[in-house]
Amino acid sequence: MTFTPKYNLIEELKWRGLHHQDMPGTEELLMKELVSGYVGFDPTADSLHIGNMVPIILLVHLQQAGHKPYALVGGATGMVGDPSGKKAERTLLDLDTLNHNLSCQRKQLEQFLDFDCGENSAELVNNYDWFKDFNFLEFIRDVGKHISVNYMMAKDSVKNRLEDGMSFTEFSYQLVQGYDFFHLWNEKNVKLQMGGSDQWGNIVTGTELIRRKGGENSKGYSLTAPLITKADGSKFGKSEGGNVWLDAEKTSPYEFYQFWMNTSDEDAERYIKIFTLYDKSFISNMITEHKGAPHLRFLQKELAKYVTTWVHGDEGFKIALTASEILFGKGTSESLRSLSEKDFLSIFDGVKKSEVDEIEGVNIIDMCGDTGFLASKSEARRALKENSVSVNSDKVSEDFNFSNSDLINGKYILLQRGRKNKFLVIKK
RNA sequence: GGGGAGAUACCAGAGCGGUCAAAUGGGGCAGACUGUAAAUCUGCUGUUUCGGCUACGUAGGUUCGAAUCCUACUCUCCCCA
Repeated sequence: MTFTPKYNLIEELKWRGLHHQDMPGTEELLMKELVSGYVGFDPTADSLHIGNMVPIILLVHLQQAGHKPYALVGGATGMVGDPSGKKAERTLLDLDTLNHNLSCQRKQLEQFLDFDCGENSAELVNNYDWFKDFNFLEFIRDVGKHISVNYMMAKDSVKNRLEDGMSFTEFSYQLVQGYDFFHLWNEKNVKLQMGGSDQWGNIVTGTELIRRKGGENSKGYSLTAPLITKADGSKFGKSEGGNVWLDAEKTSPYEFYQFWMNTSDEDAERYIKIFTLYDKSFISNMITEHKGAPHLRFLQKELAKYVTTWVHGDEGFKIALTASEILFGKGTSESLRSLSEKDFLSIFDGVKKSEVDEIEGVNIIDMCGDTGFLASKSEARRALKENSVSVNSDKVSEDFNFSNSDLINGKYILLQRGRKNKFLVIKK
């Protein structure tokens, strides 16, 4: 049976800016046979965030190119804790949290990959399954014997921690992850491990294990994506509220959409290649179009639309778009008031809110401070002095007092500080 | 084990008896300008019922008065062994 990939994966990843390094021979391997490759996910939280999208996208491309993707959730590795990039020892997660996180992440991973497309269907595996019955003595004899401490210490993830100290648990992490690769190679013929560039060290321990344990001609391959950066040097994937999650409960579709809308021109050009599957010529046309009229934010809109739809579906995208148009368009209090209660609520789904008993006669300063919209009354006063506070899209001053006629649909009031900070007050 | 330096607001970092809610820079927020961008400029950046109140590692003390002086404690860093 001959195999021809749909496209050259490495080449594809390179122009998209998704290629950092790979092991010699990886490209040849991908061109000549159907390769099973995997990426591991760390169950540190009960949702994946957009930082995890890059490894997911690696799997997506792997599958699109005709290869077989495995998504590994780290039921076992999560119990140990990856020291890569960490300055201090991590606290261990308890088992309930871990299991909860695993099942949440599992669901999210499922939406990106095709699990029913014949021989290159995706598969989900949990490394806890092969570690749970592996006893310690067996492990140090069968696995530990093949990797020297000197080798392990040379890894950046370990070296960086030598001064401040690290537990044996975290030190052994790379062996555990390395064994995953060996196991998948051995059991499922998985020949490739992918991940972020910070995973290079861990991945190589895996290929090393395969080489030493697997016998002659045993070889594992690796491929990493670069760390995603922002043009201004700040960390990618954070918004004001912290991480940008894929879970709609943690980051609403509106906030998610806004995150992408707010990327700078320079970043948008790079991100559209990374986070969408649009082809090369289509993307370069879009970039040209965007450069012709940058103020239209064409790239940002396309990027935000694509990724929001991918993660939250058409419905999620539509709500995010409507909300954005109302909040950032020429949103006047009239257009706010014209919304039905249902639309109003779905639009403000991602906006912080607070309930209040009485509106009539309440001063704006008390409202801002007491509802938690602003941190304190002092801050409210400051904001008002700056003329940055709006009620239902109209600027107000310090002496403003609410009355029931300010309520939208008889129960809501929209507070804003500047353009981007929004808050909903609900009358009980 | 011996010697030295230090701990200040989100971070860095000045202040060394009153004029200190604490210089300056960064960050953050807002305003102007814009494209929900970047750059730039401006303002704000403990809290308050605007009387105060709480703050300069922790606990005491000296003093009319302390971030500043003294004592003890905790922690951090550096040098020597």
